[in-house]
Amino acid sequence: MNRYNFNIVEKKWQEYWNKNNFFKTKLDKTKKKFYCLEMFPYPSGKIHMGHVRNYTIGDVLARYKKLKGFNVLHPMGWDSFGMPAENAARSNNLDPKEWTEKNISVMKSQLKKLGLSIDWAREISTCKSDYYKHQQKFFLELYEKKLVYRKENYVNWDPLDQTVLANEQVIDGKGWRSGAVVERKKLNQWFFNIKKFSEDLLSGLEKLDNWPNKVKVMQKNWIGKSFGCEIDFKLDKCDEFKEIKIFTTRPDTLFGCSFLALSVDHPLSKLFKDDTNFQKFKKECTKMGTTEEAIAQAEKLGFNTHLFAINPFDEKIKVPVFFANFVLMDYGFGAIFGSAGHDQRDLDFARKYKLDVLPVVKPFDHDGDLIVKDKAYTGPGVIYNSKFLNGKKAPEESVLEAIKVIEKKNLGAKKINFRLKDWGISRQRYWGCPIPIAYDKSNSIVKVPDSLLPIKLPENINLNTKGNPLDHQEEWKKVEINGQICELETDTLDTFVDSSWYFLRFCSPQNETYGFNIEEINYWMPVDQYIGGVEHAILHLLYSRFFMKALNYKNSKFKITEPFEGLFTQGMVCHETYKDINNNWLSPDEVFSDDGEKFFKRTNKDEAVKRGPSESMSKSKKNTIDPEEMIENYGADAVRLFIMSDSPPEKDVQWSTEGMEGSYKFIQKLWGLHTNIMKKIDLNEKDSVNENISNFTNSLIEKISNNIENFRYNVIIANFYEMYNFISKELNTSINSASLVLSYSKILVMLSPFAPHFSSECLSELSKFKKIEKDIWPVTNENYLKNEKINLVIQINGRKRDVWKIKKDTSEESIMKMINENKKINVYIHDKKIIKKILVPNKIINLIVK
RNA sequence: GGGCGAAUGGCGGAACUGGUAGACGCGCACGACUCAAAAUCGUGUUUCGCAAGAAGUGAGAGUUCGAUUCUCUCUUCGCCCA
Repeated sequence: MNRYNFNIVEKKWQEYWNKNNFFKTKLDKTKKKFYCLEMFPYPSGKIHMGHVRNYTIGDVLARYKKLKGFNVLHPMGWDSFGMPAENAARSNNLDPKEWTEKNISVMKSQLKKLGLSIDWAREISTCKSDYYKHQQKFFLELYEKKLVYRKENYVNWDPLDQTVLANEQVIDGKGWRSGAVVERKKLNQWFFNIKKFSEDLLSGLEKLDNWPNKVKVMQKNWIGKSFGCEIDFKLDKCDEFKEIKIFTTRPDTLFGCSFLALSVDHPLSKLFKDDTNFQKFKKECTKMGTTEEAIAQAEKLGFNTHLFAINPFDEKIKVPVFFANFVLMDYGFGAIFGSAGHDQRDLDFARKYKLDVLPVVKPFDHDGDLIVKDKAYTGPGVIYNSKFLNGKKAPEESVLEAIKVIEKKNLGAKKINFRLKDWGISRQRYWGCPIPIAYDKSNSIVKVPDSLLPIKLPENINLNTKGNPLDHQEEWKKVEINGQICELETDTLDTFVDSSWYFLRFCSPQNETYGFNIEEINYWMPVDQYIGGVEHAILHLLYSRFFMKALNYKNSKFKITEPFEGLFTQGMVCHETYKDINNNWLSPDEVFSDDGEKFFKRTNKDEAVKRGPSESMSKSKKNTIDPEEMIENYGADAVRLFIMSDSPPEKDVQWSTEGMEGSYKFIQKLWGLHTNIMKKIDLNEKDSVNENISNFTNSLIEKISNNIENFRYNVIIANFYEMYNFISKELNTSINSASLVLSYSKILVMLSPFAPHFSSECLSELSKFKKIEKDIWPVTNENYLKNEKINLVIQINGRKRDVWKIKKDTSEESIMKMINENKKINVYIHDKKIIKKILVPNKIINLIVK
């Protein structure tokens, strides 16, 4: 037997697909469409195993849907703006554009080696002006719709690098690069008004049946709808400010109010603008990060205004008003009331500033007063100490009752609050999409007119400047608009904006005048199956959903409200980690083992290596496996097969050399099987049906078709192993050629989404003998299912006593007759009475005897 | 602290709406081929037991003729939010 040469075969078919534009897609209204999209990669250098897994999962589905007769859109592009390019360019004195383009060309050739069914004619790259010019138009469109605005906002400021940091770039309160203590600084920033769509974004989730529940839950929590009440507190003896509006979800604890806490940015702070102590306090607050986590962990600090607010439920109760570091201006109204007995944070604050604490909720079974020391009672219970609310069940009854009273007394109103904040899109970076806005001499905002679009990034500039390099481009910044010399905005857009609409661009990637062609997106959108990592569960997916709603807003032509009909989140690729005696990470190929137990360094065979747990592959831990190397050693089909075989796609998969070799061997075995089948075919033989092989193939079609729709790809690989074992044995019996060719061709078609090169080669050889259907997914033939034999389990008192292979749909009578005549079973029943009989047709019979 | 999810042989994992637990693969053992090894092929492989048989899906209960699957309590781990 000759060995299967994947090098020749894979190259041959990749060239064939390429030459014949095999995966080129066109709008065709006579066909049902299927839009299969995997999250597009950031061109960081080379592809990694995570990409291989992501794109193989998508490719299997795309190829399967194509065989099912769908018009499949399966495109690929590059999320090519972003910091790594700028950082790499800075440290190596390169141009981000060149760096990016080089990476794209390397990664593209690597993806092609995987044999993906991608329509490369639709390739897009977000850093090219023919992409981002449309984004600039969208920006202006949203500006017109008043969904974009500019305001002063706090940012994480790295004082050393003179730059803004994203929350995830702040590690332990320090800048990830400089290590400098991060400050909060006020800067003018651009925002998308995503908050406006809070309710839509939340309710839209309910219709997304083909999304994983956990992603929907995460988005729901992120949007954070809370039901509560706004309440006006009158200020005592204060002429400048009559009242303070607060938001609370627990108005029922109002009788237990200990204090009011205000954000340092609350309008009331104007009264203290000349108070040096207050300014000092405010400055302290700005040293804190802006994340909720940072605020939660920081020590709770307050500044006493020495003003008092009057409790709306009881005018005799007056509570002190504080500024506090844990209240932010963008939650509610930047003011809360402290319910010290029933909120741990409020209690800590009250204890620190020696304020009164009055518990108003106690557990149902608690006698007498509840003593609150250092632990607030946050559970459910019954209201007391609260006059007209006494005895109400908290929170379900009491909250509604409290709101009722508040509304009746005109003290405030029911209010829905959202945790979701507006999306800050300004980045003080060079390598991003320029914002198409300029400022005139009076510093007013001027839209860049269409004729000046796109605002292209300047090229070959000095990146080694403090802060944003674009700030130093005096020539570039100057533009003339309406006869006035203006200065361009130097902030660029967050790269999440780039990825919020790229799936629209794929539908009409060459459309000149606008970001998309309406006819094309009406046909292709929404994305039927979106596939990517769960790490994008919140931001990218939420922003994309927002962007569709924003384009849809005040635009009757744009019908899409949800971009992704189905979502699948795949697990990560993991590998063991290794460290040498000095605790330096070692890569898998620096390590060897003879027994799989003890590991040693390759360069020094006496040096023992410490094995660490299996973790997701990352460059920092050096536990990566290079996909290109694997493709070179084992072939793309074997790599695809392995990455699909060991774990369900939604779970993490453990990379193993043995497993990889196993898949390689399997391809070789399949080639051996193929060779044997080809030898067995005798075209002079008369056609007839071989029941064994036809029944098997038929149930295999049934199994694989079901498993593929449910992403149970690992089970399908097992189904193919079973197929190999079965057919190999069958080949030793006399077998009819026609029957064999028919079944085998169907099997190859089903294998083709997983191992496309191998299957194409075998199918093409097979078709030299006989005409076969090689472009259509096989369907089950009901006739074969009818006369199938089934396994009937015989149970006595719920215990399995035997298994019989019998004809499908055998009647109860005949089964009972067989049982009575069977010696083995009779032992258990001959002297007993059958008191109950349970028959599950074609599965089990259970006799209860006494 | 809250929310979501998971736990099955030596390992990765199968088991459709409650109906044969351990498919399939890896590993391991033995055998064949070989001077030998690798590769390949064959047989076996949950545990206890020679066997008949019994026990068994993180622990404990419950519902049921029957539970990996449903309900409750607990333990451990993972993810997200804080």
